[in-house]
Amino acid sequence: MDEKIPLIVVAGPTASGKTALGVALAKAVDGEVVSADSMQIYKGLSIATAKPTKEEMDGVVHHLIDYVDPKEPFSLADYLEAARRTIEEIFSRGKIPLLVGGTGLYINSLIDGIELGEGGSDPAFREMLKQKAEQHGNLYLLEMLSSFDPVSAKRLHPNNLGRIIRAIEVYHLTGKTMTAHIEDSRKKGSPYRLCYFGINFSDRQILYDRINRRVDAMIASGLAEEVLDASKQSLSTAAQAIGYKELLPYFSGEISFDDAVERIKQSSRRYAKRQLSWFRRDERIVWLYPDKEDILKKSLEYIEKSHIL
RNA sequence: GCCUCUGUAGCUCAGUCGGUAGAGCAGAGGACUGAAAAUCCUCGUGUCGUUGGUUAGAUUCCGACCGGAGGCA
Repeated sequence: MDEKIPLIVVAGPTASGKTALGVALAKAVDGEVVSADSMQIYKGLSIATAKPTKEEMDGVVHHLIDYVDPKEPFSLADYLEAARRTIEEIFSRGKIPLLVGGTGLYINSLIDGIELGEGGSDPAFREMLKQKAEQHGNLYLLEMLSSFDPVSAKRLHPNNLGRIIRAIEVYHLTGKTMTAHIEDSRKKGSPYRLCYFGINFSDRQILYDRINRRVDAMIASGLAEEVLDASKQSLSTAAQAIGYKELLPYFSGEISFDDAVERIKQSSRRYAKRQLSWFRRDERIVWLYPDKEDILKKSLEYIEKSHIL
C-alpha cells in the first residue's frame, strides 16, 4: 500500500442516478461525498441543478454543494483547491472520500492531479486579446499563439476563441506554454488510489426518457418559480444552468411555456451526450448499467477486489 | 360533387428547363487543462405518395388513384 488517498469516483451523464449510487456506496464504506458538479456548487437553483435533497442524502455528508455565491465567478482552479482540501480532510478523519458528479473537466483535473500553474488569470489581458480578435480576426491570435506554442495553435480551431486566449494567457503569465503545462501534468499520474465508476444505459433512449421525465418532475416541483426568482439577481456563471437560460425567453414573452420546457429537455439531452463523449474516452472507468445489472453490488465487489481501501 | 393548390430525409421545405436530389431544424460522433450545464469541430441514400403512360431514360411531363389544405356549391 502506498500513501495515496483512496478515492471512489461516480461519474455519468445527467439523470443517470449518480446521487443515489454515491449515497449507497458512502453508507457501505463509511464515506462522505464530494460533489464534482460545476452548477450544484452555487447556492440557489436547487431544482434546476437537481441537488440532492436532505432525504436523498440519507444522512451521508455532502461537500461542495451550495458552496459559493452565484453572483461570484468560480473557476476550475477554485474547484481543485477546494476539492483537494476537502478530500484530505475527510480522509484525515478516517472516512472514505467519494467524488460524485457529472462535470468531466473537474473530475479529470482532480484525479489526474492537474497543476494549472501559479499564474492565475489576467482579465484585462484577456479583454485586450478579445479586442485584437475583433479587429484582426481569430487567425491573428492563432498566429500569435503559434509563434511560441505551435502545438497548441495546431490543436485549436480558429473559432474556439476562448481556448486560444487562454493558451496565450498561460504563456503571458507563466512564461511556460500550455503544451508544456499539459506534458508536465501527465507525467505525474494520479495522486489517488482510484475506483472510477461511470453509469450509463445499454440504450440511449432509456437515458433520454429519464431526462424527459425528470424535467417534467422539476416543472412540477416549481422550477419556473425558482428560475423567475433567481432571475431577479444578476448571476455569474450560474446563469448558464440548464433550465435557467431556457426559461428566460418564456418570461420575456418570446416563447411559450411548452416550448421552454421542450428546450430544457433538449438542452439536457445534448448535455448528457457531451458528458458521455467526455467519459467514454477514459479507459479507467468501470461502466455500470442500471437497466441490466445490480450496480451497487457490482461496484462494491469491484471496490473490494481492487483493495484501494 | 366540381375547381385550385399540395404530397421529396424523423420535421419544415428547396430543387431537378427529363440524367435517381439538398438546406435548416432534429439526430449521431468527436474535442476539451482557470466560463465546462460552457465552448468548439465533423457527419445528409431518401421506395422524391401509389400506379399506368410518353421517353433511349421519369422523382421531374401526362393520366388515374390515394392522402392533405383551401375555394365554389
